[in-house]
Amino acid sequence: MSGPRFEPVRTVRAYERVVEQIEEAVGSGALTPGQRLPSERELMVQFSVSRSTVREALRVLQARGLVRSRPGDPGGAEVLPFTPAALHKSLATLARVDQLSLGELVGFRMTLDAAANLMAARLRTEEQLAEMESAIGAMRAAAQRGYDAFSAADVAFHDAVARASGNKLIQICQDVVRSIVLGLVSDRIAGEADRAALMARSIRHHEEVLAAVRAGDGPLAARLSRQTMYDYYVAYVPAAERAALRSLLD
Amino acid sequence: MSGPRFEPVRTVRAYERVVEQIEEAVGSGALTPGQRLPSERELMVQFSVSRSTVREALRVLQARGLVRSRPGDPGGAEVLPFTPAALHKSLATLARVDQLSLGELVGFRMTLDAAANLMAARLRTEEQLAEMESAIGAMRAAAQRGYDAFSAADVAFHDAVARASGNKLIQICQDVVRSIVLGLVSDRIAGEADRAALMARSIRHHEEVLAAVRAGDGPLAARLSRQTMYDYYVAYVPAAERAALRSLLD
DNA sequence: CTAGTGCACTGGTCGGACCAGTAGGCTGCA
DNA sequence: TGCAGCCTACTGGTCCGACCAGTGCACTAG
Repeated sequence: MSGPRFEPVRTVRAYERVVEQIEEAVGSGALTPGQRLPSERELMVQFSVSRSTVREALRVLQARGLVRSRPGDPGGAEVLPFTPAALHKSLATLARVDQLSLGELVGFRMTLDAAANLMAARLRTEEQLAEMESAIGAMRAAAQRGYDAFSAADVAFHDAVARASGNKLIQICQDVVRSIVLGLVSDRIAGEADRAALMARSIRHHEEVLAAVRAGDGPLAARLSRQTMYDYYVAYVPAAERAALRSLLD
Repeated sequence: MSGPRFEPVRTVRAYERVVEQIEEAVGSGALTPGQRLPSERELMVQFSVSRSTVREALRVLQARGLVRSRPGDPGGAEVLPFTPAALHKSLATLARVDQLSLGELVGFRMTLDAAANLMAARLRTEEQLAEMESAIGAMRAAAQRGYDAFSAADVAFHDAVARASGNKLIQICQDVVRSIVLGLVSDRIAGEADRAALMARSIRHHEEVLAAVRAGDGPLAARLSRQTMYDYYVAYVPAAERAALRSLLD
């Protein structure tokens, strides 16, 4: 027979307990964004730990994007609204340390963007269509002014589609991965010889995507958006990885 | 005319400088997983800061999953291989604080899983097919033993597909979001009245997906996988959100 | 040669101290 | 009476020194 099953005692650091409690308070809504934590000196009394411990806990919470500290600010650390900053940091680390290839990143974007278009084609409002329209207008205007402005307008379009999809998770992941991809290829695109042709083609493709979204044809919008992104980035993806990307196309 | 453009001076904390330097060393490959950082007392000499500052920096790095500290360990903090733990934490926080709905999470999974199947159908090796096959076998065997074992086998199948897709980013995000979804619904599925029927149907669906992957029919595998996941979770998704999920189906 | 012990080192925590910066009340001048 | 300026009471950022509990390793006694 087996006696009582003892669990291994996990020694838990004091600062972790502090992190847990504050995280719980934020997660449960007891602390809402904008509210202030007590000062560090007050927290050390409430938690019965030293200030070093409180500060280590606050550093962890800050790294997770939950709070922000400012010196000389009466009222202590501020509880922040969620931002994908921590998510971005994690993914950026993943991309760098774990050697995520450009092909994988682009494949991911193709997938998410297609899904966003698929959903947006059914769920979009007239207002959101107007946003996409104006984003394309901005792309046209920016094509004369250089790559940076063009890229910003392009981002605005994709973000409008993502918002129209109604799926915040897609929107946020899309945003994070996009910024990483742009960081990897923007130099090379900016140095592209016939950048004008690239931008002109991209605008035409975006117009087709928008037309499909407007028509409510989700599958078409998804297919076009995948193709658009493929065409836009394929030149920068190593040949060995292109097969994987092509398998995402219809 | 414009004079020299001064940038606003960003006061940067001492511990942030320490974080940056160590992060850079890890990111650039100067420090590889398994290697050890100098001890805290050694670091405070090298960085010319106090031990408190070193420790706050290490806490941040630890929160990002880059290093791990263990008391009494000669050689200091250990550089860790990347794990999606930090990513998971960020997403879990997002789901909790930012009120990600189950519908959004499931929609995201449907999207990623479909993409994984699409790519896996073309890129899978015989070995990976065998893994999927054995995972389904485990699902069949586990159906008798209860929901937990069944769920584990189900996870193994989806993970095998994700690996076969060759896209680590899809695999990791899939893993993270899946664990969050399971955390939300496992209780309700475990209490399902005709759980046996649910599992039997799920096994049949998975077999169909595998057949499509084996046949190399990516679009079919993607469509079936979306439908499988939709059927599996739709009962737990609020009616108002189901329309968005249905827009992902063909 | 091995089992056991002790030391040197690790990170974890504590307490106190000082600094630079901010906010807001207070004071003095107009 | 009104306002500009100072002054104080905070804040977080950093440093220092100290102690504890745990670990690994070398040394020692059997």
